[in-house]
Amino acid sequence: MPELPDVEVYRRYLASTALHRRITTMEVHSHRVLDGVSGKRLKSTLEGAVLEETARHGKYLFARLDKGQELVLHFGMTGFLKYYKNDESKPGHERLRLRLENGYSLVYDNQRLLGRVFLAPDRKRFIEEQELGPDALTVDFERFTSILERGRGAIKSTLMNQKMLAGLGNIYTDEILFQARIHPKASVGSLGEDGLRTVYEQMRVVLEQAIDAQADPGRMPESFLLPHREEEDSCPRCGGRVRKISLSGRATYFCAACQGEAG
DNA sequence: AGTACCACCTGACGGC
DNA sequence: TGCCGTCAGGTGGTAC
Repeated sequence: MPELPDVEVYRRYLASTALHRRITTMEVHSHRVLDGVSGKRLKSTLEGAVLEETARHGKYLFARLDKGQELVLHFGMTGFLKYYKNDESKPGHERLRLRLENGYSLVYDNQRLLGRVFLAPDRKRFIEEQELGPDALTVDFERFTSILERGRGAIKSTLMNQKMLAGLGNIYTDEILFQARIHPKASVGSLGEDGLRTVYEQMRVVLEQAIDAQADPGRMPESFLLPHREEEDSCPRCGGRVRKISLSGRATYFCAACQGEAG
Protein backbone atom coordinates (compact mmCIF):
# COMPACT_ATOMS: atom_id res chain seq x y z
CA MET A 1 0.00 0.00 0.00
CA PRO A 2 2.28 2.74 1.09
CA GLU A 3 3.83 4.42 -1.91
CA LEU A 4 4.70 8.10 -2.19
CA PRO A 5 1.12 9.46 -1.92
CA ASP A 6 0.29 7.28 1.07
CA VAL A 7 3.47 8.26 2.88
CA GLU A 8 2.81 11.93 2.15
CA VAL A 9 -0.62 11.53 3.72
CA TYR A 10 1.00 9.89 6.75
CA ARG A 11 3.52 12.71 6.97
CA ARG A 12 0.77 15.31 7.08
CA TYR A 13 -1.09 13.21 9.63
CA LEU A 14 1.94 13.02 11.87
CA ALA A 15 2.62 16.72 11.43
CA SER A 16 -0.92 17.67 12.41
CA THR A 17 -1.07 15.39 15.44
CA ALA A 18 2.16 14.46 17.16
CA LEU A 19 4.53 17.38 16.55
CA HIS A 20 5.66 19.60 19.40
CA ARG A 21 4.38 17.26 22.10
CA ARG A 22 6.84 15.70 24.47
CA ILE A 23 7.16 11.92 24.30
CA THR A 24 6.73 10.55 27.80
CA THR A 25 7.26 6.85 27.11
CA MET A 26 7.94 4.65 24.16
CA GLU A 27 6.97 1.01 23.78
CA VAL A 28 8.48 -1.44 21.33
CA HIS A 29 5.99 -4.23 20.67
CA SER A 30 7.98 -5.82 17.86
CA HIS A 31 11.74 -5.64 17.59
CA ARG A 32 11.57 -7.04 14.07
CA VAL A 33 10.77 -3.64 12.60
CA LEU A 34 13.88 -2.03 14.05
CA ASP A 35 16.78 -1.64 11.65
CA GLY A 36 20.22 -0.71 12.92
CA VAL A 37 18.96 0.46 16.28
CA SER A 38 18.19 -1.48 19.43
CA GLY A 39 14.88 -1.09 21.20
CA LYS A 40 16.80 0.14 24.19
CA ARG A 41 18.57 2.91 22.31
CA LEU A 42 15.44 3.95 20.44
CA LYS A 43 13.57 4.16 23.72
CA SER A 44 16.21 6.16 25.50
CA THR A 45 16.53 8.53 22.55
CA LEU A 46 12.82 9.15 22.12
CA GLU A 47 11.69 9.36 25.71
CA GLY A 48 11.69 12.96 26.81
CA ALA A 49 12.23 14.17 23.25
CA VAL A 50 9.93 16.20 21.00
CA LEU A 51 9.26 15.65 17.30
CA GLU A 52 9.78 19.02 15.72
CA GLU A 53 9.56 18.79 11.96
CA THR A 54 8.74 16.26 9.26
CA ALA A 55 9.91 15.46 5.77
CA ARG A 56 9.41 12.74 3.21
CA HIS A 57 11.74 11.30 0.61
CA GLY A 58 10.19 8.69 -1.64
CA LYS A 59 8.51 6.19 0.65
CA TYR A 60 10.49 7.23 3.74
CA LEU A 61 9.07 9.49 6.41
CA PHE A 62 11.40 11.54 8.60
CA ALA A 63 10.63 13.18 11.91
CA ARG A 64 13.36 15.30 13.45
CA LEU A 65 13.81 15.28 17.18
CA ASP A 66 14.60 18.37 19.17
CA LYS A 67 17.83 16.56 20.06
CA GLY A 68 18.74 16.63 16.38
CA GLN A 69 18.37 13.00 15.42
CA GLU A 70 15.94 11.67 12.85
CA LEU A 71 13.28 9.05 13.42
CA VAL A 72 12.87 7.37 10.03
CA LEU A 73 9.82 5.27 9.16
CA HIS A 74 9.34 2.95 6.22
CA PHE A 75 5.97 1.26 5.91
CA GLY A 76 6.54 -1.80 3.75
CA MET A 77 3.31 -3.13 2.33
CA THR A 78 1.02 -2.81 5.30
CA GLY A 79 2.25 -0.02 7.55
CA PHE A 80 0.40 3.08 8.73
CA LEU A 81 0.23 5.56 11.59
CA LYS A 82 -2.53 6.03 14.11
CA TYR A 83 -2.98 8.79 16.66
CA TYR A 84 -5.47 8.04 19.37
CA LYS A 85 -6.30 8.44 23.01
CA ASN A 86 -8.62 5.61 23.97
CA ASP A 87 -7.71 1.99 23.59
CA GLU A 88 -10.89 1.18 21.69
CA SER A 89 -9.28 3.04 18.79
CA LYS A 90 -6.14 0.97 19.06
CA PRO A 91 -5.12 -0.55 15.72
CA GLY A 92 -4.63 -4.29 15.34
CA HIS A 93 -0.90 -4.65 14.83
CA GLU A 94 0.79 -2.05 16.97
CA ARG A 95 4.56 -2.35 16.63
CA LEU A 96 5.76 0.92 18.18
CA ARG A 97 3.91 3.28 20.44
CA LEU A 98 4.90 6.79 21.43
CA ARG A 99 2.96 8.02 24.41
CA LEU A 100 2.68 11.79 24.38
CA GLU A 101 2.28 14.20 27.24
CA ASN A 102 -1.29 15.09 26.19
CA GLY A 103 -2.45 11.54 26.85
CA TYR A 104 -2.56 10.57 23.18
CA SER A 105 -0.39 7.96 21.51
CA LEU A 106 1.16 7.85 18.08
CA VAL A 107 1.37 4.25 16.90
CA TYR A 108 3.30 2.66 14.09
CA ASP A 109 1.14 -0.27 12.97
CA ASN A 110 2.40 -2.91 10.58
CA GLN A 111 0.62 -6.18 10.09
CA ARG A 112 3.19 -7.92 7.93
CA LEU A 113 6.34 -6.68 9.60
CA LEU A 114 7.91 -5.76 6.29
CA GLY A 115 8.40 -2.15 7.29
CA ARG A 116 11.47 -0.77 9.03
CA VAL A 117 12.21 1.89 11.57
CA PHE A 118 15.57 3.63 11.82
CA LEU A 119 17.26 6.23 13.91
CA ALA A 120 19.59 8.34 11.78
CA PRO A 121 21.90 11.20 12.68
CA ASP A 122 21.33 13.00 9.42
CA ARG A 123 18.54 13.02 6.82
CA LYS A 124 20.68 13.71 3.79
CA ARG A 125 23.22 11.11 4.69
CA PHE A 126 20.51 8.55 5.32
CA ILE A 127 19.17 9.11 1.79
CA GLU A 128 22.66 8.73 0.37
CA GLU A 129 23.35 5.59 2.34
CA GLN A 130 20.12 4.02 1.12
CA GLU A 131 21.22 5.09 -2.38
CA LEU A 132 17.81 6.58 -3.08
CA GLY A 133 17.23 8.50 -6.26
CA PRO A 134 15.56 11.92 -6.18
CA ASP A 135 12.02 12.14 -4.89
CA ALA A 136 9.50 11.51 -7.66
CA LEU A 137 7.38 14.52 -6.70
CA THR A 138 10.13 17.10 -6.64
CA VAL A 139 12.57 15.92 -9.33
CA ASP A 140 12.77 18.30 -12.28
CA PHE A 141 12.40 17.20 -15.88
CA GLU A 142 16.06 17.54 -16.76
CA ARG A 143 17.16 15.35 -13.89
CA PHE A 144 14.34 12.93 -14.62
CA THR A 145 15.46 12.40 -18.22
CA SER A 146 19.11 12.09 -17.32
CA ILE A 147 18.20 9.36 -14.82
CA LEU A 148 15.77 7.53 -17.07
CA GLU A 149 18.27 7.47 -19.88
CA ARG A 150 20.42 5.22 -17.72
CA GLY A 151 17.64 2.64 -17.75
CA ARG A 152 17.88 -0.11 -20.33
CA GLY A 153 14.92 -2.29 -19.47
CA ALA A 154 11.17 -1.92 -19.23
CA ILE A 155 9.85 1.52 -18.29
CA LYS A 156 7.86 0.11 -15.40
CA SER A 157 10.87 -1.59 -13.81
CA THR A 158 12.94 1.56 -14.20
CA LEU A 159 10.32 3.82 -12.64
CA MET A 160 9.93 1.45 -9.70
CA ASN A 161 13.65 1.26 -9.01
CA GLN A 162 14.13 3.34 -5.86
CA LYS A 163 17.75 3.97 -6.74
CA MET A 164 16.66 5.68 -9.94
CA LEU A 165 13.66 7.54 -8.56
CA ALA A 166 12.27 7.33 -5.05
CA GLY A 167 8.59 6.91 -4.29
CA LEU A 168 6.87 4.95 -7.06
CA GLY A 169 5.54 1.46 -6.33
CA ASN A 170 3.50 -1.08 -8.22
CA ILE A 171 0.13 0.65 -8.09
CA TYR A 172 1.08 4.19 -9.02
CA THR A 173 3.57 3.13 -11.65
CA ASP A 174 0.76 1.27 -13.42
CA GLU A 175 -1.43 4.35 -13.03
CA ILE A 176 1.19 6.70 -14.47
CA LEU A 177 1.79 4.48 -17.50
CA PHE A 178 -1.95 4.11 -18.05
CA GLN A 179 -2.40 7.89 -18.02
CA ALA A 180 0.62 8.27 -20.29
CA ARG A 181 -0.78 5.58 -22.63
CA ILE A 182 2.48 3.69 -22.57
CA HIS A 183 2.83 -0.08 -22.31
CA PRO A 184 4.51 -1.16 -19.05
CA LYS A 185 6.96 -3.35 -20.93
CA ALA A 186 8.00 -0.64 -23.38
CA SER A 187 11.73 -0.18 -23.18
CA VAL A 188 12.90 3.18 -21.90
CA GLY A 189 14.94 3.67 -25.05
CA SER A 190 11.87 3.31 -27.26
CA LEU A 191 10.04 6.26 -25.67
CA GLY A 192 11.95 9.17 -27.07
CA GLU A 193 11.89 12.66 -25.62
CA ASP A 194 8.15 13.08 -26.16
CA GLY A 195 7.41 9.83 -24.40
CA LEU A 196 9.61 10.74 -21.46
CA ARG A 197 7.97 14.12 -21.18
CA THR A 198 4.55 12.50 -21.13
CA VAL A 199 5.64 10.08 -18.42
CA TYR A 200 7.08 12.93 -16.37
CA GLU A 201 3.96 15.06 -16.69
CA GLN A 202 1.60 12.20 -15.88
CA MET A 203 3.77 11.18 -12.94
CA ARG A 204 3.26 14.63 -11.43
CA VAL A 205 -0.46 14.72 -12.17
CA VAL A 206 -1.10 11.23 -10.81
CA LEU A 207 0.90 11.79 -7.62
CA GLU A 208 -0.71 15.15 -6.92
CA GLN A 209 -4.22 13.87 -7.57
CA ALA A 210 -3.58 10.82 -5.42
CA ILE A 211 -2.40 13.00 -2.54
CA ASP A 212 -5.44 15.23 -2.96
CA ALA A 213 -7.57 12.09 -2.69
CA GLN A 214 -5.79 11.21 0.57
CA ALA A 215 -4.38 8.17 -1.26
CA ASP A 216 -7.83 6.64 -0.82
CA PRO A 217 -8.78 4.50 -3.84
CA GLY A 218 -12.43 5.38 -3.32
CA ARG A 219 -11.70 9.08 -3.81
CA MET A 220 -9.56 8.88 -6.94
CA PRO A 221 -10.69 10.62 -10.14
CA GLU A 222 -12.99 8.63 -12.44
CA SER A 223 -10.26 8.58 -15.04
CA PHE A 224 -7.98 6.45 -12.85
CA LEU A 225 -7.19 2.83 -13.58
CA LEU A 226 -6.64 2.19 -9.87
CA PRO A 227 -10.22 1.20 -8.95
CA HIS A 228 -10.25 -1.14 -11.97
CA ARG A 229 -7.31 -3.30 -11.00
CA GLU A 230 -9.03 -6.51 -11.80
CA GLU A 231 -8.72 -8.67 -14.86
CA GLU A 232 -11.72 -8.35 -17.18
CA ASP A 233 -12.74 -5.04 -15.61
CA SER A 234 -13.27 -2.29 -18.14
CA CYS A 235 -10.92 0.54 -18.99
CA PRO A 236 -12.27 3.87 -17.66
CA ARG A 237 -11.08 5.58 -20.85
CA CYS A 238 -12.05 3.33 -23.76
CA GLY A 239 -14.19 0.65 -22.17
CA GLY A 240 -11.73 -2.02 -23.33
CA ARG A 241 -10.72 -4.99 -21.26
CA VAL A 242 -8.22 -4.49 -18.45
CA ARG A 243 -5.42 -7.02 -18.72
CA LYS A 244 -3.11 -8.47 -16.11
CA ILE A 245 0.42 -9.61 -16.79
CA SER A 246 3.44 -10.32 -14.65
CA LEU A 247 6.43 -8.02 -14.95
CA SER A 248 9.45 -8.67 -12.76
CA GLY A 249 7.19 -10.81 -10.65
CA ARG A 250 4.74 -7.99 -9.99
CA ALA A 251 1.08 -8.00 -10.96
CA THR A 252 0.77 -5.42 -13.72
CA TYR A 253 -2.56 -4.07 -14.94
CA PHE A 254 -3.04 -2.11 -18.14
CA CYS A 255 -5.38 -1.53 -21.06
CA ALA A 256 -4.06 -3.14 -24.22
CA ALA A 257 -6.22 -0.93 -26.39
CA CYS A 258 -5.03 2.35 -24.84
CA GLN A 259 -1.46 1.43 -24.09
CA GLY A 260 -0.51 -0.26 -27.33
CA GLU A 261 2.44 -2.48 -27.94
CA ALA A 262 5.53 -3.08 -25.85
CA GLY A 263 7.61 -1.31 -28.51
C1' DA B 1 22.53 -4.31 -16.44
C1' DG B 2 18.31 -6.63 -16.68
C1' DT B 3 15.05 -10.04 -15.17
C1' DA B 4 13.22 -14.08 -12.88
C1' DC B 5 12.65 -16.12 -8.69
C1' DC B 6 12.80 -16.69 -3.74
C1' DA B 7 12.51 -15.00 0.98
C1' DC B 8 10.78 -12.14 4.52
C1' DC B 9 5.69 -11.99 7.17
C1' DT B 10 0.57 -12.17 8.01
C1' DG B 11 -3.98 -12.71 6.59
C1' DA B 12 -7.77 -13.01 3.23
C1' DC B 13 -9.96 -15.66 -0.16
C1' DG B 14 -11.47 -19.40 -3.25
C1' DG B 15 -11.58 -24.34 -4.23
C1' DC B 16 -12.30 -28.78 -2.61
C1' DT C 1 -15.99 -26.32 8.94
C1' DG C 2 -11.30 -26.97 7.73
C1' DC C 3 -7.19 -27.47 5.06
C1' DC C 4 -4.38 -25.79 1.22
C1' DG C 5 -2.62 -23.12 -2.38
C1' DT C 6 -2.35 -18.47 -3.98
C1' DC C 7 -1.99 -13.78 -3.71
C1' DA C 8 -1.13 -8.94 -1.79
C1' DG C 9 0.52 -2.29 -3.13
C1' DG C 10 7.82 -3.36 -0.50
C1' DT C 11 12.69 -4.63 -0.43
C1' DG C 12 16.77 -7.34 -1.07
C1' DG C 13 19.58 -11.29 -2.34
C1' DT C 14 20.98 -14.81 -5.82
C1' DA C 15 21.60 -16.80 -10.26
C1' DC C 16 21.52 -16.57 -15.08
